[in-house]
Amino acid sequence: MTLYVTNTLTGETEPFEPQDPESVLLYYCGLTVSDPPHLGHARSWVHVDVMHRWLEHLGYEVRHVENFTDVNEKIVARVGEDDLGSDEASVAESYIERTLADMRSLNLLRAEVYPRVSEHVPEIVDLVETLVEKGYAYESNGSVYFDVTSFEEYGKLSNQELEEIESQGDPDERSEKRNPADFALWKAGPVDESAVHEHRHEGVDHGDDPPAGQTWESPWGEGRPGWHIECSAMSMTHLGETIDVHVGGRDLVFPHHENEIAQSEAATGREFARYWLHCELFQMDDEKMSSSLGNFVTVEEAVERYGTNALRTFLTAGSYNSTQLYSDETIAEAEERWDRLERAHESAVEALDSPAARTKVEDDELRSAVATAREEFTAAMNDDFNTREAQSALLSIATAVNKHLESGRSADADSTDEFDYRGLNRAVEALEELGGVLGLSFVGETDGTAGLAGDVVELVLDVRERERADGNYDRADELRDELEALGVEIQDTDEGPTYRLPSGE
RNA sequence: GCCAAGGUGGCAGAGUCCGGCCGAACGCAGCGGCCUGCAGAGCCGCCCACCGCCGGUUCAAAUCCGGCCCUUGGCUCCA
Repeated sequence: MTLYVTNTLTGETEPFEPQDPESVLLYYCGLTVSDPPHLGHARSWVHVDVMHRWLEHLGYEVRHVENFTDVNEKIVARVGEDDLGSDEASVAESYIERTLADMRSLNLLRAEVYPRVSEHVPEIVDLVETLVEKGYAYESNGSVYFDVTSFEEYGKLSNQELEEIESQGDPDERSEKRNPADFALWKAGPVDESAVHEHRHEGVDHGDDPPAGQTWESPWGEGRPGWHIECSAMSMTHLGETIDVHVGGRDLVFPHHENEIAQSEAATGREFARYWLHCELFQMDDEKMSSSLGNFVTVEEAVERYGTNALRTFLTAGSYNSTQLYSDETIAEAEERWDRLERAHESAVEALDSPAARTKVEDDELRSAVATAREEFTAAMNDDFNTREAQSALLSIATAVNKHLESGRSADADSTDEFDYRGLNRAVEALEELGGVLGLSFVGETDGTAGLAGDVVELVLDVRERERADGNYDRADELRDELEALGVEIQDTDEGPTYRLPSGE
């Protein structure tokens, strides 16, 4: 079965064929490390992670590169805030640390490298020089601009005509630029103070010192790299002139990715990226979620609040390329779905480990449901990474397991239950393997019955069982309510009570 | 204004590229039943959609074509 992806460049869903049939060169436009990562970033990360995992599942070696933009006015604007650091580099460093920690907490596969702009200035300068030499860029007052009229295909990604783009240019900048749509490859002089001030948080005292932004030597004098050139330089440095997949947020299509294409293809004369995939954004009840609007939930808070698995279930609850509604309801719903998966997994494992699991019992319904679910999952993922469909395949395994356990459970207490060992085993394998593609992990997180907390809960449950045996249901219910108030989930079954500790305990 | 995406049940959200299996998936909520001391979980059944509007093509359209209305996003830093 072939993987199909929707390419922003063509607007079509196309069969995916990397240059090398064995490996995939994937570049993800990472973030500017000037604020704590929020759920919107997490959504894109998780989708890229799922792409990465699925490509590996299909047998490709995935060369995944993800940059950190550590040179930016917004970062300079944070200098002096809290304990972030006293210059641009150290502020960036603290946010990079935090970002990497957030990524780990989301169970993201590591990229091959996380290149930073500050480490690639020589490559950037080389690239800009090439563009100047080839006549695609020009120097003006120590800055270098890309001449958009020199690149015939300018606008092909965002599907816009140059005239239209020109009319949107900022008139204030016209003096230095030949065309209002030209964009900076290299910016002369020290960091732009007005830009820095614009991004400062209110009520923070930064003193009178000029902003501590880094500058580098260049053939055009002291200066800083422009925003777009970095990704071209880093992508080419680490993955070569033509990569297979370039992923980023929908909000980067124009101007960022459009400019990357122009400068890269102008410089090399070759195609820059073969497939452009764009992750859609979150939609809040009334507006989008974004750093600039400040209406976001940080990744740290979200992981803390919902746990990695429920959060990933939520983040993959829609296709990467359609907008997703963020609300208490949609999150709660995802939590329910994850719980359902986890409970089914748990009870399947319990049944497997019990003597009731027989090697000679066969439930065709269970087995074929698992096989069908595998097919559906694969078809869904191959269809442009349709994670929502993939989830529903996973859930159908949960239903099949529950159904099987229900039917194998014997009606009267004297005779024993009978479960299909092999069938259940396949179901568990499928849940773990396919769930793993979505980055869901059935081990560890909430399966906490060990430790002191577990012992204490068991003690309380013993007491409660005695109360129940004596018919003191009021007292028994009281104990259950109290445990539940602490986040411990109690469930009475034929084999006695079971419990689950809150995640993180 | 230009560009893009989208309008499917109470919510959310697939299906639209490759027309029929779609009176429409999965999940949540709701209702009835089984189970249970009760609750939860689970199981069974039910409820709610002629798929924005109008017209066309076709034996057949949520799916193709044309027009219209509306929503969201991008065009300034942004995943």
